[in-house]
Amino acid sequence: MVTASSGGERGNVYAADCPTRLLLDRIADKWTVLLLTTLSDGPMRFNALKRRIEGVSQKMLSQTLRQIERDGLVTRRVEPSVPVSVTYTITPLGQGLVQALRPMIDWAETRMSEVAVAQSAYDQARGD
Amino acid sequence: MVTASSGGERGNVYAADCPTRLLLDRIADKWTVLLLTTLSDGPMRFNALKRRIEGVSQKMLSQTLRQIERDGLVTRRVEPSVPVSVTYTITPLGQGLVQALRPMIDWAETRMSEVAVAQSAYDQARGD
DNA sequence: CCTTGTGGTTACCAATGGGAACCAGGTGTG
DNA sequence: CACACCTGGTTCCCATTGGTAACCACAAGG
Repeated sequence: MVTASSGGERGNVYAADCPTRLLLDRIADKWTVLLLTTLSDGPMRFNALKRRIEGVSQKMLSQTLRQIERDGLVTRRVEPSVPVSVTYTITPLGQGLVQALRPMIDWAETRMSEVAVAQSAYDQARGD
Repeated sequence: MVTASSGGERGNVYAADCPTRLLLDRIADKWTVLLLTTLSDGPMRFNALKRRIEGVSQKMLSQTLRQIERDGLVTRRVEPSVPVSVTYTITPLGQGLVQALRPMIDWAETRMSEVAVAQSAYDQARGD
């Protein structure tokens, strides 16, 4: 019995072995979300991404980029210039995902203050 | 210079200290997403959630539930029945977030096969 | 000659998450 | 009566994950 609230059967995302869930585990990730939204503004190079997204380590950056490249969400283009230049470009598939992520980001931006209020109330009630 | 691709200024989610980003880091989390979508189908008790969401540990379940309770996304109701019964119910704020998460989940379900194809191609190309 | 910048990889360490034990108390079972 | 089991957790310990920093090769610039 799945009883989805809207739109009927959605596939069993709750099964640990469900491929959709495995995919969801990966895209519901902060670095993935930040990288994809950044790249949706246009192609960018490795160090540019590193500078743009504060707090991302080189390790997680290359790791996450390789992951989303494997998933077909971005392409990696190496230009054998003076110092080798690597450019990452979002794919149409990746753009589609970004569109699907927008509501979540918009929600975070607009409802953030309500969440902050709830947090204060919670902390007040417990800290008392 | 933010140059968002659609809709103008979105707030600087890229700054590490930006409250929106801190919130995004938290909601772009697999257990949070699975918990909220599950609870959007109706109130549920602790162990029911544990049984429903395969692979979640008791620790992460209670931890994530407390987190989203603090964020005002769910409410926790303790009924002092025979063995104490704890029911978690999604709030209107939480329902709003679930609505915002639907596109992402729908994307994962519909585009999953394309991602699988991309992965195979990537592995082929590298595994030679 | 030494630093800077390119795009990483690797080694080491801190923090996070999973597994299992434990808790408290009532209930069913032998 | 004793023992295990259900409720919803918490805590301990260990494995995995992620962050920090060093190192790589090579070329430009001071």
